[in-house]
Amino acid sequence: MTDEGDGSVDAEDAAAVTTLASPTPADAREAVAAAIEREDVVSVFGTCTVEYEGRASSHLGPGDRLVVCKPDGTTLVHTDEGHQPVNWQPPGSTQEARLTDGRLELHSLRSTPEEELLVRFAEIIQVTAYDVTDETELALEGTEEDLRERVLDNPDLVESGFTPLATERETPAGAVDIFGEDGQGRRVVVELKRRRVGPDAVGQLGRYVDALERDLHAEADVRGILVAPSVTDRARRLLAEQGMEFVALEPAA
Amino acid sequence: MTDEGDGSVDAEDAAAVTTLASPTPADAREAVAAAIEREDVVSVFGTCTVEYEGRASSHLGPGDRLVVCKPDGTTLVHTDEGHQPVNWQPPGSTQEARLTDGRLELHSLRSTPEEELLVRFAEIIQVTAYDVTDETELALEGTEEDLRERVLDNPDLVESGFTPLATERETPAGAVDIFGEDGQGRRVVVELKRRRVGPDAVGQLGRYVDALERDLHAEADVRGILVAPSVTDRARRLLAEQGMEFVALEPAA
DNA sequence: TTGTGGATGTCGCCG
DNA sequence: CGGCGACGTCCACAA
Repeated sequence: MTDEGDGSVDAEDAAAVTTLASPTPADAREAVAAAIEREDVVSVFGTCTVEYEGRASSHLGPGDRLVVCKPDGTTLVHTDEGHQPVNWQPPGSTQEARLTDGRLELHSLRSTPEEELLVRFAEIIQVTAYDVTDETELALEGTEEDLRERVLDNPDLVESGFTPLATERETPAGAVDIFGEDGQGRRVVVELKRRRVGPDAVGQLGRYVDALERDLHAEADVRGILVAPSVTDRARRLLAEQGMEFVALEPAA
Repeated sequence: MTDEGDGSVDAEDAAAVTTLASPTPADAREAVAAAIEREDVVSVFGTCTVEYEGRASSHLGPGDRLVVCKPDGTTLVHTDEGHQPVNWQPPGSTQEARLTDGRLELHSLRSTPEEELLVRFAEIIQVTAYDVTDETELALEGTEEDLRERVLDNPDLVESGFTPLATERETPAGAVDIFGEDGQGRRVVVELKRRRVGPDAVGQLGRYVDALERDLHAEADVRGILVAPSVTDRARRLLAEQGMEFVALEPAA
């Protein structure tokens, strides 16, 4: 069932996959170039060095890696460890398979910012190309959007008598998650976070409150409420210092 | 040079790679399980569904994808687009290759937080396993650390007469990048950023300045200087509002 | 193109 | 293990 070196295919839909085991650099270059042209996803196992130059720069000496090139311009270089690729190029980059000094090189360029990635293979273990098509969309739950819906469906979860008036209300400091008023008719700014919050979220909420107090040119005060599953000690202290509040709430019931 | 379906090997060092093209689910499970045991990196091209449950939860319908399992417990599910995997499990997770209702399932569990990933294959195009070993360390330049060194080597880049006294000086708000004094002997807090800064960095610097003024129980003021390649308009305005300053400096000369 | 904030962020450091 | 901040963060969305 395995394709021969020239990428010949058998019946059925095996036409979609191309595999080369221990190919010559020239054969590998040919196969990768054709696969990129065909808009396949390409994976290459082998020993390589990697150079990156752009916002930062890096050099990576010889080692075994898995390199993946996607038809959207993404390139990923993975070692045997870590969620993150050791080097990469984002979507929208150009991709080229070259033969330089008898070695396979995968070269990728992007602009804004100008960045360059060069993978040079000392040994090629295997090249695979496959026409990966995925129309399906990921259905993700438990996001900040879910938390917002939960609060809007049941505002009492924030505080008895709380009434949302607007979402994404604009202020000079940016858009407030939920703007509303409490049982006494005081203005309330609610900042939502889907997970445990630190000092950064307090700073954000504080900027919104200040901006709104300025915007409504200071007719009394604006309450700031941080809604999240939990809060760190320092963040809780910062909230208190600025006269703001915390309400514990999970993104999902 | 291509291995046969049972993973037999030929001479040379091709022993390291195993390839199965269009295997049965049972053969694929066997090969993946053996490869995980052997601590190989495994890649699987095929049509699959993915379920994730943990901090959030997600469902992904049938589609062609590339799944990578690493010996450190990482699992990545990549579609034909994007730098980010559509689903994943981080290093340290357990990995298991199962046969359920005649289908190949890759199941992964982690704890703290408890999270589960399940990839179920409707069709398996290709399974590859290879002993990826990479001793080499990535040499990265142009980081915040490089910017710090640049400032310490030449403090005048911040301001003529500036004298660094300490790095990572502790305050109740966290560690300050560089603490020092200016030509007039006033305390100076320097916050370093390797790239263009927004409002968050201003908040951070502001917290350090406030904390130090409290810490030194308010013997006059502490200057706050944000050092970065550039700054957004809003961040510059926030700096001005809080009486703080900006100095333009690149991480590398 | 730039600005702004979210993310199953991940990663490393340190208490 | 939690807190905290950096990251070549990536990413979607708005101006």
